[in-house]
Amino acid sequence: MGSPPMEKRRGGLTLDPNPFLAGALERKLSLDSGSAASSAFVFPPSRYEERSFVCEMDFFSGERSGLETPSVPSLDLKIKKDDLSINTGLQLANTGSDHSTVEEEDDKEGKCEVAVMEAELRRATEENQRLRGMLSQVTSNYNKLHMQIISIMQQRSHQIIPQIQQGEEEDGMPRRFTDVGRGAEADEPSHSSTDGSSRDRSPSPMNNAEKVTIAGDGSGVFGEERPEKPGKLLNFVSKPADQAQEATMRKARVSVRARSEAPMISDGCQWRKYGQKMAKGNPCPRAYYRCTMAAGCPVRKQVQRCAEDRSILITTYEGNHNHPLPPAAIAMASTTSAAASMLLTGSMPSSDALMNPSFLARTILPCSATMATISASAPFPTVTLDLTQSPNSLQLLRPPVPQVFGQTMYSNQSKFSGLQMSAPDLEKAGPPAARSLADKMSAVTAAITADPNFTAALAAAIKSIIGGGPLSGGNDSGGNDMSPPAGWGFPATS
DNA sequence: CGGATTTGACCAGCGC
DNA sequence: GCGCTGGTCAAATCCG
Repeated sequence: MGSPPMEKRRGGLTLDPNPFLAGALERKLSLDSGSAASSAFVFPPSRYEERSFVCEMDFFSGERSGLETPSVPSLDLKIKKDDLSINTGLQLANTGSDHSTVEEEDDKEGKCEVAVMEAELRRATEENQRLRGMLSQVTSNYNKLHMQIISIMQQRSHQIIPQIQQGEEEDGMPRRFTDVGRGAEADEPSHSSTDGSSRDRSPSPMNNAEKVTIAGDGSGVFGEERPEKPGKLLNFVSKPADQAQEATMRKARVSVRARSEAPMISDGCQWRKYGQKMAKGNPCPRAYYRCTMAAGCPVRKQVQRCAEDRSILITTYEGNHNHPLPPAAIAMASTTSAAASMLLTGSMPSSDALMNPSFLARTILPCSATMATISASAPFPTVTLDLTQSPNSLQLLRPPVPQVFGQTMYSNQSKFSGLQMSAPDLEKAGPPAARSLADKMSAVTAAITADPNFTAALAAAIKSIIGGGPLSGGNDSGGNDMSPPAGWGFPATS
């Protein structure tokens, strides 16, 4: 009477006896009748600190109601982060039944539970170790790449000046990005010196955009208003170089593919539509927006649905904000700005970055080897972030994307063709490190899938590595003060 | 009424 | 030179 059959208590759990735990439990699970017993097991400080979870096992489930005297309703197993202990609270009702029977059954039950706990802990330990290793690797890779970026940008700042000043055209070699810069420079006189029939575009934000100042050391002027005289902030970059950088920055683009039924993804900024065109090869019109958070902000974006999958919204950003951004907008601005910076870096002749798209992709989004691609083709160098590809990857970037599902990449990217590579290509072509990183990220996402409870913490950790905050969707992020990590080096970014 | 959107026109770049 | 295309402008219109 009183005690249910053991098989019900075990609940079909597999056992994996552990002498340490089992012995401890046998020792501690000596129950006093009519009282609640609580046992604590202190584990050696180790990897359990990463996790804190509660495992509740109800051995009676639906049958509990049929019992007159539920002797062991539940076992509450807790692994705490702080004291690294496991507490088992075994609640016993005063049933008046034979205590020794209860003890025996509870001993057996305890062994079962210990085994289950031990198996779970072992799994959690392995998972934790794996994830920590991945995180450290990602962090390490990020730091290495970041140092490379800084070095390259500094080198470029020194090298591009004499090239531009000498008019570096004698070699005839195509320099995609510097050509873009020169092209934009060439546009300048055409705007001002065209015949009277041409419109006076002087008040156009375009011209303002071309005055964006880039700090000479590559560090951003984040949050600062653009000075009236471009170049005031420059230490050693001459005006021509500055203009070339400006033009390139303005032309560099970041394309974000995301599934959304909304006409436009929310990125925290205010936009005003200034045009709409039917683009060739796509029945869906392309809308043109410009940032209206500050007068003269050069940032523009194009929004267009994918021709082959209209649930995919393709948003292409161009330029850097010249005004402070709300927290909700910082993440997206940081991403686009970082992409522009990387493409600017790629403008350096013989740049490894230009020749190695995976380098750029991993630099911009260190964990996104399967998400980011680079197109250095004319007319504009473009980074494409595909947020439709991997639901797991998207957990890291979920805020701006209401819904995401697995999707084949780049179904309609003819406009941004060129060096663009699909994720598999990227992994094939990249050095072993690239493949390794991709593998690690796959493992990370798999681990996240395996343990949804761990998603938030890991996502936050990786997000902090990626770019200092969620790619927030403005209205749905709830506000996040995270700033881009120091040293991102966003040129002229607000 | 002021701001946002729509929409036709204009312009520049590019390829043939 | 011409046509095509992408990008932008600005007047007209819409909307809160």
